[in-house]
Amino acid sequence: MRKGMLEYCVLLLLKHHPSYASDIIQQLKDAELLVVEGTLYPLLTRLKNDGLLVYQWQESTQGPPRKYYALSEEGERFLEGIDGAWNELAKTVNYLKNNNINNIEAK
Amino acid sequence: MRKGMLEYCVLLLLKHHPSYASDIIQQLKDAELLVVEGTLYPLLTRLKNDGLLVYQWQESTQGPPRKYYALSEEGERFLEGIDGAWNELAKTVNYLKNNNINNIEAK
DNA sequence: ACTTAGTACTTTGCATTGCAAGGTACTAAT
DNA sequence: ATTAGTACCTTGCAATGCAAAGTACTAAGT
Repeated sequence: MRKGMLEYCVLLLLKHHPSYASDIIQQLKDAELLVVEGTLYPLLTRLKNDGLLVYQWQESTQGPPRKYYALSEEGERFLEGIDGAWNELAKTVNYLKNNNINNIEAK
Repeated sequence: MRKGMLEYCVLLLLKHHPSYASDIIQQLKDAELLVVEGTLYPLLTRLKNDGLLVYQWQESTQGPPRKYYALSEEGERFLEGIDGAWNELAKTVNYLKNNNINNIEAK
């Protein structure tokens, strides 16, 4: 079910808060959405190749340098589009649920 | 984005309203969710093989007979589980959105 | 100096899902 | 008999999620 939602969630996260991969995983975990490295890294690379994200290497006080990702302008526009799609989807699900309720009442 | 959501939507549709494939496609279209045959038929077959759906042939006044699908008991229990997952997901998205708003305010 | 542990990034191969395209079969109307 | 309409099904490809294994840098202990 979460398929395809990760992209949306990651873009939401990055919108006002540039982060690196391990940090993103932790934040999504806090939001009760489990993601693993093998899923996230290819996703970030794809979004970058599509021009939706940009990144910047940044040194860390402990450990190797980190790749901080942020939304590009195109990424922000794209996110607005997904926001619309998400609202449509939520509306559709509610419509189907209510439809069922109506069917019960109609019996 | 709709990936994985179709299963949920189809189960919702069938919960109180047994339907055949072409009818399901039309209903989802009315709910503004486009699905095509090549997607739906394999999905229905899979759900049936998983024991979530049952079907029944029914003659049509015009055209070939139709396969009316309905939820099995296991399917109903399964749907309740997805309902929970959907609520979690919606909650997560809202959480991420609000998080961003808070970040703006914090600036 | 060498090893170990911790952090972070990356790649490979597989399973699942969505879809375009093409195919089969039954009925009704011309 | 042919055509149009409806309905079901299959095949092959692309995209996505994930487990697992691999690379590389830093810091701490020996």
